[in-house]
Amino acid sequence: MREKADSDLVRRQNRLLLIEALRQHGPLARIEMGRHTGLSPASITSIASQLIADGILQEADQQQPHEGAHRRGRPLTQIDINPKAAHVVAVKISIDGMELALADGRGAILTRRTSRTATYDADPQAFGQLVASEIAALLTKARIPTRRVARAAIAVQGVADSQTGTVVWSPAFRTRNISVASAVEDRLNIPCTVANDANMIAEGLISTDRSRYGGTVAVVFMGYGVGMGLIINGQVYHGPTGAAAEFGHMNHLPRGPLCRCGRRGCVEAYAADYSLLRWASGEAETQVPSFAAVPEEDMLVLEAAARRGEAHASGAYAKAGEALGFGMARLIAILSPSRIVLTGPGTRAMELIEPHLRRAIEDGVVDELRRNVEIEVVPIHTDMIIKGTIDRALRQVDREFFAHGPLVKRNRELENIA
Amino acid sequence: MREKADSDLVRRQNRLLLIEALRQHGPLARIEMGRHTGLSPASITSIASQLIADGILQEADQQQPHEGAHRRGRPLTQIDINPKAAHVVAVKISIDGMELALADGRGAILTRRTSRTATYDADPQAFGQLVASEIAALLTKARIPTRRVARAAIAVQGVADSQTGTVVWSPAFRTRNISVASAVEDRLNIPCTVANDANMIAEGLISTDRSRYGGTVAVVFMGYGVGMGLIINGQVYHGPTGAAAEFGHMNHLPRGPLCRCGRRGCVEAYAADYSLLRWASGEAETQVPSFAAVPEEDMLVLEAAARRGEAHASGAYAKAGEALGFGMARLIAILSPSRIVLTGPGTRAMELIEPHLRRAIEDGVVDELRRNVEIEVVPIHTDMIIKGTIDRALRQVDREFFAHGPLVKRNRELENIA
DNA sequence: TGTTTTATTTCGGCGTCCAAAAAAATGTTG
DNA sequence: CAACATTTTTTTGGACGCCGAAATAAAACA
Repeated sequence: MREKADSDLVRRQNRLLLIEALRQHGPLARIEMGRHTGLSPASITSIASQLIADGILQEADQQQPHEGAHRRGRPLTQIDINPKAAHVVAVKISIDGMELALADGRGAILTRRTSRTATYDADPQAFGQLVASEIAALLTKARIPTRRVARAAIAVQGVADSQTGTVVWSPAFRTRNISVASAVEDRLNIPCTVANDANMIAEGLISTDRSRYGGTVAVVFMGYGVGMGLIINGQVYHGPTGAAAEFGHMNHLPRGPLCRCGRRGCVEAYAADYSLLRWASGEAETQVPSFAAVPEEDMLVLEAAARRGEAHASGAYAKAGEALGFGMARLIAILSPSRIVLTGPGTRAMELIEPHLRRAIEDGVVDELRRNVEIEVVPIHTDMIIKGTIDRALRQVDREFFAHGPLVKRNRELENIA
Repeated sequence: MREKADSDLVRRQNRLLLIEALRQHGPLARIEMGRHTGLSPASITSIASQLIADGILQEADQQQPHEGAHRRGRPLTQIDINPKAAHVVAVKISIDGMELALADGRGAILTRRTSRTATYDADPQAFGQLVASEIAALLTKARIPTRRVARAAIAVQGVADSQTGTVVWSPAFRTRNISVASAVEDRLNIPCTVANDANMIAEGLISTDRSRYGGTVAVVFMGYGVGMGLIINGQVYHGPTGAAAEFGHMNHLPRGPLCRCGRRGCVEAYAADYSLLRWASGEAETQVPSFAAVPEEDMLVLEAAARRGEAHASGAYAKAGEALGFGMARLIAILSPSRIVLTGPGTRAMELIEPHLRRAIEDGVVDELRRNVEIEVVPIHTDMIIKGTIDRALRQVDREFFAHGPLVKRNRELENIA
């Protein structure tokens, strides 16, 4: 059931509205916030001054080379998020190590750290501790005390259970059910979540352009594996257990090629890097795929071969395109998203894949539904996952922390007394 | 972006909370409403008295053979929804006619009407008028004036666009894009929506048991066709255009059997009544399916044959089970629902289908995801779609009408003056 | 009849929003 | 350059809706 409404809800909602307007449009004058939120100028003044008193917002440095040059009337005083209001840590776990970033309250990255460890054979008991140590080292390097970090978020390939903070299954690990978040929470006392990496790309896209990616959008990642982040009604969908959208492990054909997950016929077993190489090499479909990271050069060689028209190479891309296309057709039949975004290193070879992909979609879905979906390729840049993870962490901080304001303080005081 | 919060939102939200508590639990005393909603007794008194003044609620007939017999203290005064607060009309369109029902504010059906018209060849221009006339006839029969009807809702097989109120594509019609809702709205001045029939079953299930069906649930309908209603986070999902969840027309195998939609390999082309008959009769996969309604007796004969172990018949159910199973496996990979409900006349033969369906799911989806989903068969009863359509209409009335209260009146007055 | 118990209502206070008026800060103009 | 115009921001006072506490209501119990 919905939440009851009282003045507490009103305050939280409207504070959040203000903060989100700033996240979306950057520094804003009070009157502009009013336009974005629908609140009256009087209310904006009052809410903003409270947020400033709480240290969450601050008046922006006076600099308004606003296109309109000098207009008449009292000049705008812009307000922005106080970068020191909170810090967040983002961690991206790959098969060959992890990448960390510390960001300020505005999402600007302050410090980075990379660590090379063979995650695949890591001790599942100790792995959470390892992540915690890495975060601690990052903070030491940045000279930011732990208590200034409001949240940590971890992105990982595969199935992550956001409720328990564990990695249920990931190609980056030999073992299943690796608990990660609780070690960070216990040792560093920083709230921590674990999520799927493709979902984090989706979070990033939402921040980039809400009007474009705010409806119902599927973000398909092609590369070392095949993943998907699902945006439903403007929100990234994490299923009931926090583990959904395993597009890569959706079956394409029964009894098809063997996938890293152990099943046969998954989309990933057609379209991931290792699958393309397997097709091209002429190996059997049932050849057990390697779990080692595929070097980028190998893929570049394969792409070049396909572009030269070598049959075994271009055939691999044709198979990948068909599997992806039918997978997307099935997705469209179920959810009818308004947009499907293709991203990841695999899109480098998009022109090899696309014709087969389009044909498969045409064969696989009723015209009426197909017409309503726009398919778009967004070339990946290295930081997309880290950026998205930061965005997600900040949105959580906005909601759980910044929106609450005074009442939280009061309640805490009461709790401390008791 | 979210809605700004003000006293208007608070009132709407809390009024709705009260009404929903009553819809879910039947007549309640004020104090019980407080427990359900989290509102204080003082607020309940105030909100309830306004709702009573508005004619939306009423004190219930004193009758409390409550198990607790006679307890001490002031007795509870139960409150219930005023059945006369509003009426709704539900219309179910089938291939061979339509079924109508008039319900009161509590959802009790007052009057029914059935009309036999061959919808398939109906004039697309005139069809909306026909529906409007049927509704008018229903109201005449019930002696309820049009203005007492707050909403009409129409359920139809296939793709319905709830935004434009048209039937985009349905096996019940030869023609595409048949506008239905606007004729009702224009002629009778009753707000009207069109929706997919399986979605309406999902609506009905939500009303029946929110704790069971309130999360992320897929409701698969098997019968004349194969449909699906999708509940995501407790709400029936209608995609961006209001036309989603065409599970029946999700592809199972590329270049598979011909479907009524014109594509090949749809799940429906394996598992709908006509598909089962086609398999069993040994006709070619590419045999164009008939659009005539399949008589129930034909299906009973087929089921009996399969139960006797006749190979061509049981083989048909095996094929259906495999297609449904892989379809569900793909759905699970995308959404990881906590429950899948199978319903519709097709479930009569469930024991013939189930083993193949289960095996397909095992082959088609990673263990981790499969373990989190419960598959359940709910035998259909004739009124499920009509009931669900009424529930949906009433929920819309609650939200758009009952929740608003005094302010709406005031605004209307202002508009009338202007 | 008085006491106990439980449900409901009344009353006063509080928090938040808003409209209107006032104040602030700048540009424009004669 | 002083008065006016224009735009943003703040202040003020009123409204609305929630809540806690106290009062009232309606029964059972003793």
